[in-house]
Formats: sequence, structure tokens, C-alpha cells
Amino acid sequence: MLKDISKVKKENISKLMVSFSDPFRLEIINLMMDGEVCVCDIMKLTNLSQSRISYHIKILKEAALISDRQEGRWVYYSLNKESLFLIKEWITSLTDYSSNKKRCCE
Amino acid sequence: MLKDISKVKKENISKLMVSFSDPFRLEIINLMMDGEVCVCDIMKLTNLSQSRISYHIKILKEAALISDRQEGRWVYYSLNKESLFLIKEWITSLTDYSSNKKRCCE
DNA sequence: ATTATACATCAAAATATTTTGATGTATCAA
DNA sequence: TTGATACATCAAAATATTTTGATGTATAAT
Repeated sequence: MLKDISKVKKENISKLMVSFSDPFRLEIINLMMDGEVCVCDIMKLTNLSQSRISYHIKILKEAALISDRQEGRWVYYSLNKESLFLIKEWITSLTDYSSNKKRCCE
Repeated sequence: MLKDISKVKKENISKLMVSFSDPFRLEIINLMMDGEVCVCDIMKLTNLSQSRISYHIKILKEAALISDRQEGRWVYYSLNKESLFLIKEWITSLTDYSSNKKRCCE
């Protein structure tokens, strides 16, 4: 079962990384550093068009990097700390190796 | 002065995140978990073509995610731990906020 | 000197992502 | 009920990334 979990995680990691890979998404993510924001906030703060923002928001949501909460006409978005933790864990696992130099191609 | 440093780092972060955003690059990165590898190692372990690997390696290198070391005809690649640490720091900074709920659009 | 190996680079083609502008849906206020 | 606001979705166009196959360069072995 552990293998299954790590496989599930692998795809998550991949999606999460893709979600981080656009400069405008990084901007949006940075706006969420200080808490919840709605699309109209992002519009004001970035001058991106509404549909453009919705598109990027969708990618961030599908990667589970952000969560949403609706309140009347507004939808509030915020960073999903669990996903951020997952990434940190994965990166940590990358640096765990003991840097032993190997001869290659043998 | 901490703020200034974070601004300089912003472009680095962006490139690093892009370098993480391809599934084959993730595979290559995973191969480096256990230490140095050369292109021929990656070829054997992934069945990707040589030029394809070189292309991805180049992107990883330009993002400073990996370092290279030449030894005769072989070039050994390995993960750059400093960059990995940089990303972890950045992600940590994202989760530092105190989740205060705000009214938007006001 | 010739040949083979390990890898980089290049331009064209294939493919994927992003942007735009229009339209759709739900909520709210008058 | 009508109109406005906040946001989502869609298809087409614009743009960016990736793949391929050919060629180039440096090192090393014969």
C-alpha cells in the first residue's frame, strides 16, 4: 500500500510543480501569502483580465495548491498549507542522499 | 534587508519552478536522489533519447537545480542542494502568514 | 591518424499552454 | 423582475515548450 501512496503523491507533486511554473501564478500565490483573496482583489493588484485570472486559479485549484470558500457572490482563495508541506517533504527527501561519487556507465 | 534578498531570489525561484514542471525532468531529478549520474545512465534508466535528455539537462542546469562535473568524456550531474534549500525557504515563507480572514473588494 | 564514445547544439516539426473575447451562471440589490 | 456584480467556461488564436533527427565537438582508445 505504501507504493500506491507514493505513486499517488508523485502525480500530485507533478501537478503542484506545474502549477508553480507560471510567473503569473507565482504572483497570485504571492498575493495569497497574507491570507485570503478573491478574484477581484487579484484583478486590482495585478491588472490581469478576469478570465485570465480564472484560468490560472483553476490550475492552482486542480493541483490542490489553493482552496476556495464561497461567501455570497465572492469566492475567497487561500493557499493550501498541506500541499505546501507535501512539496517541502518531497524536496527534503531529494537532499537526503549521502553524496557518494560513483563511476558511471559500468 | 531580508526583503531585498527575497526580490533577487524571485527570478531564481521562477526558473527553478519551471525546471520542476516537466514529468521527465522530475524523473531525471529522482534519479539524482542517489547521487551523481551521467547522461548515459539516464538513457539506460529512462529510455529517453540522448538529445532529449541533453535538452532537459540544460534547463535544469540553467535553473541552477543541478551542477555538473566533467571527467574525461563523461559529465556527471548532481542535485544542487543550495537551490533545493532555497525553494524550501521560499515555500516556508508562504506558509508563515497568520490566516486572518478579510473582507474583499472594499 | 582513424575511429568510437559521450555529450551538446541546432532547426524544423509536433505538441502543449496561455490569452482573448464572448457568453453563461449564480447571487444580490433595487 | 430587472439589472448589476463576481466569477466560470468556452473556442479560437497566439505563444511557448518539447521532440526529433542531423550535425558538431571534445576526449580517448586503437
